[in-house]
Amino acid sequence: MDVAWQELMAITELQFDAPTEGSFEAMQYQSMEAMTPMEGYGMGSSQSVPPASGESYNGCYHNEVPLGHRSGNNMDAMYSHTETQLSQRVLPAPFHAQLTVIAPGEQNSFPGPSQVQRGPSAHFSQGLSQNMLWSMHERALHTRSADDLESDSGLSLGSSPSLASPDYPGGSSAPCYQSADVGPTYSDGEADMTERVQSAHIHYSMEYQSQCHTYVQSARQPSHFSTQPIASHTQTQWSSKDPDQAGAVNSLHVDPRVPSRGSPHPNSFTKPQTSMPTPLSRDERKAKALNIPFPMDQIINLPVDDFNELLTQYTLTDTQLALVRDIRRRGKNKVAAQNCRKRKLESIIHLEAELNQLKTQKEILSKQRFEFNRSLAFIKRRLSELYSQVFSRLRDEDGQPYSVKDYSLQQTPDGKVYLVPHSMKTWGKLDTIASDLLPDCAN
DNA sequence: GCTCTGTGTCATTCC
DNA sequence: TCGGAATGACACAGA
Repeated sequence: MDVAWQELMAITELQFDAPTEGSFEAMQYQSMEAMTPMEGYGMGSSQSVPPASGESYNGCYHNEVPLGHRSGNNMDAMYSHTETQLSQRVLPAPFHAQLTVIAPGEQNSFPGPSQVQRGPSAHFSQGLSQNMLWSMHERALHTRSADDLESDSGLSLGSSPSLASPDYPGGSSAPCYQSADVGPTYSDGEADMTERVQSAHIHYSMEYQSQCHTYVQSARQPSHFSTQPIASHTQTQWSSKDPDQAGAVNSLHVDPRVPSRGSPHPNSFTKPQTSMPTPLSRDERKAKALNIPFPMDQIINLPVDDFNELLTQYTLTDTQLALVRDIRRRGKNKVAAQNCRKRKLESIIHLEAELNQLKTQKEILSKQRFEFNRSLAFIKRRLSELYSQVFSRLRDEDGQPYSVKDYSLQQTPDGKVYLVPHSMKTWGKLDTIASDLLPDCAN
């Protein structure tokens, strides 16, 4: 009897500490949350503005520790509510509970239960609830307009309306290097093209890491349009890759091998290692055609003040000025587009990794929930058995046993235990708690 | 011939 | 107001 009573009263502590299943879970999840901090997985925290240049997302994304490492140790503790330990829990050594039988008329003397403390509901990040779909290569189905055809030649449509189109003096005349005129592409061999592509990728990566913003820097780095240091332009104003190309400048010859737009331009990125002729870019050809007296490198990479100063050193026509500014704008925008695409790819990679981590975390939490539910079911079953055992040994003054249907055992915060008749409606809350914990006995 | 990918360019917005 | 960065959208070439 004493042992059974001690077991029972040890469990009845749950009536005040964790009265309901929901609270029990909430409490456990609260613990979990403390043990496995989310470390700012939310979109807001991870979408910091990336650095303007150079470093990618190092400062934007937190150091991500695999969930298994973050919560693995704690998981053992969380799963430790096995039956063995639970049995130890329901059998505390010191026990000072005092049983008092209360008559139905004594309800006013019964102290009220302490406020049930409910932990905050577990709150988990929704993660990637919204699909982030980037239509990077969305195909347009509409018919190309006349403007499209014009823009296909590469000229600015709106940035410099009055001065643009130095290649279209008449406004609508077709450029001499539009796509239709592009002949059988490059004469370089396939091996050379492969080499260019590879070096282009290398340069692409380096480009993103360090953008050149100064003229000095631009002189050190290969530019998009010129493959030679700035100093070389003192002799050859243009970034011709070989004497043949330079000769083509004076004759205003347009190299038909160069695609007008969109195709990966070998000399847009790479510095040719061979003596094979490299086709000029469209802007280079245009600049040559208009006898722009300074190289592409300077046009694109000079700081604005130096660039404006450079313009003052020459007397340029409006057409030349418009072309130079368009070249500068296009050159900078090309680099910006490359960086933008790289950031977009990095963002996709990070989001995919984050999604995988959230899936892993969801699996872990599901397992924990299953374990908690199993532990709770065991506690309920054990309490029900002890409850019945205690009632079977209780006798009233007439020697008759108390009915579980009419009475319930309640413990107050001060440790006293009362045999409470169900008819006492003021204790309805306690009855509800008891019935929740003792579904078998309450019925 | 179609699809996908990479790239350049334009338009627009924001700083 | 200007310059430039950032980015969506589009066209194009090549695989």
